[in-house]
Amino acid sequence: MLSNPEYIKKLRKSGLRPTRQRIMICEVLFDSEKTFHFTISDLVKLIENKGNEKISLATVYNTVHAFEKKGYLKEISINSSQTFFDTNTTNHHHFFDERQKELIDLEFEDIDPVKIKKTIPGKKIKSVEVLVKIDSE
Amino acid sequence: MLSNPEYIKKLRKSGLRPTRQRIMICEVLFDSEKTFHFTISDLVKLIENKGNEKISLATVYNTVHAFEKKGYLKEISINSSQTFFDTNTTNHHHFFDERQKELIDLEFEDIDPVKIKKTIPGKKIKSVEVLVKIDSE
DNA sequence: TTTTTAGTTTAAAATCATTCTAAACTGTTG
DNA sequence: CAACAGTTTAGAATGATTTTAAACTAAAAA
Repeated sequence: MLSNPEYIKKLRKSGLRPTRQRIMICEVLFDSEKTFHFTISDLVKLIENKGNEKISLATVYNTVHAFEKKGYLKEISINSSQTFFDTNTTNHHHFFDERQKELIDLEFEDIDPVKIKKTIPGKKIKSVEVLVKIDSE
Repeated sequence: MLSNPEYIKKLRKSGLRPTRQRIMICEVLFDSEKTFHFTISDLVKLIENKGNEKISLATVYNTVHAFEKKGYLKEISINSSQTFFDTNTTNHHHFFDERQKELIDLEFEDIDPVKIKKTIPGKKIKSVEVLVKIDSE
């Protein structure tokens, strides 16, 4: 867990001004030990619960996208009405419970490495994402 | 390639009334040898190009969802502003070229079977989808 | 056949996540 | 402290998708 001065340092290093809003979003996203998945509206609720101050929805979007671009968040590829993000930026995959619209991590040891044998001329692989959809038995 | 009477038969068997609109959409989607990927707006264009008659956008959505539910189409999990569908309903995976917003099939032999070692109590796996994002080198 | 029915189509309105706008605000640099 | 570039903001705009409710039509019943 980083304390504020560290978030400030980290933001500056990334070329992002350490504004009140960004620091607060850092606290909400990165203070906890465990990583987690969230949608923008989840994040808005977390910010409201913190209660310190309101942050405009546009800023929440801006910040999440800025953090994603810097590699501090990962967007997860699911067809859902809302976009999911992950504070776990390491290489891993997901279960998606379509009933509860909930993501669950698949750790490194839960799945064998996926080897892609086909190549596309002039293109290189940016990411390999496995999504395992699950439902009640 | 099925001729109309066959689409009519197939629709009836599926519990879907063989309306002009559904038959036309069958022709557009299933007449060709090759399977393909499309968005709703792609499909609308294909229908327009056929020129026979207009189909309301709501009907295009209804029909695509009806066909998906019956297993004649598959929705592909990508985070894109538009939803992609696939006329290839067999088990296979995809490249997604984020630059051109284009999907490319990964055939059975292009990827090893993905084995998931983790289980979630009370849940069963409905599908395993691999999405390989690619970009220019 | 005609009538009845339940399923379908439709245009237009509504929804909803996300992006845009342009004005006000605020870190940073000199 | 002044000046600038980067940020935040409320509200408007966008755009894919869904809903609505009325008109239509295929299929079943009479």
